[in-house]
Amino acid sequence: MKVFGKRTSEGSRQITQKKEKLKNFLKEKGLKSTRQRDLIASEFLKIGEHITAEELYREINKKYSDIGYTTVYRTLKLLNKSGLAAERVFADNLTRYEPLSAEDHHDHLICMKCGSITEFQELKIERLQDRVAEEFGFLAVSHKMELYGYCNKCKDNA
Amino acid sequence: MKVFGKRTSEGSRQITQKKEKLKNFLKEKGLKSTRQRDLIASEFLKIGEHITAEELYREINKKYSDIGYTTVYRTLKLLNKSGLAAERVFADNLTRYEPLSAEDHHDHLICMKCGSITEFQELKIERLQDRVAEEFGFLAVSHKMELYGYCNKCKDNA
DNA sequence: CATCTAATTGAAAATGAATTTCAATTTCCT
DNA sequence: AGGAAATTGAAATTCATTTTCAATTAGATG
Repeated sequence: MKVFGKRTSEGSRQITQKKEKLKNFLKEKGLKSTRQRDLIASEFLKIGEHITAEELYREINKKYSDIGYTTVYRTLKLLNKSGLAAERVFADNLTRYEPLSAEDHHDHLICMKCGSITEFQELKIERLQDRVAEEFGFLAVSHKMELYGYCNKCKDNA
Repeated sequence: MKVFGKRTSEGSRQITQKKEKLKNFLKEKGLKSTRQRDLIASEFLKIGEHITAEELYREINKKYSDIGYTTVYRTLKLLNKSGLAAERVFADNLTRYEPLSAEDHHDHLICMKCGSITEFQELKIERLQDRVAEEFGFLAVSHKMELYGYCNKCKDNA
């Protein structure tokens, strides 16, 4: 099994690459590079964790109080369209975003006590999923798999 | 693999049993049996499919125009609490309810074109999930797995 | 069966996250 | 530098979900 564990902030190398990719995307689509988009993308990539638009806005707002919530929201949507961010909705029904690399693709363990989100990928499960789909004559395009429970820390002191 | 396929309306036997279970739940909790609850539960169980509160309300409203949306909504919540209905949220972010039996537990194939929902259960996948959780020292309590793609009908004429 | 209390009902209002509107501002092409 | 088009931020809107509240009803008790 491929283990990712908790996300950590990406290195500056990857961040630079991703911001380059965003710039290309913008140019390609006839959109503009702006100070706001640059700062929001940087902060988002730096934080690295699954984060809501609201949470990211709060972080941004500490440093750049002139940047509004709507712009943060729209920039996350933009990052999603450009393939740099994934939109995820877990059991609390909030939309979270996470930095995404080209081939990146994984599932989640979610702690019902502390809310921590851990990532994993298990190819055996994916192969079985494909087999299940096939049995139904179903053409599988994507999937969503979440395990809810208690993380190592929380299961003990609970 | 255990195959359920699409849901179909339950037999009157099961419906009667479930309504009995609801009555017991109500009595147990000091709640009341009402005409509305009875009619809503019957219709919900008869339809059997994954359905939103809004959709069920529309059905109910055709036959019993005096029953309001709020009551349908609240009755579905009640069925959920009593263990007779599962609440599900798929990619469109709408809350759907489906009749649930005691041991019933399954995952979903969702057609991205026609929206049809098919159920399946694959014990091998579940075993692997448990193993993954274990590796992280995670205590798994429940899970959610959805495969999105195109169903047999839609994948051809698309 | 009448009474009483607490639960239920339906309409309307409130909530809250996500999205859109719009006038002012900024980007960036020429 | 000029100008068209995109962007921004605040406020407004949307839309499903949830709550409120006054009127009604269930059903336990006398």
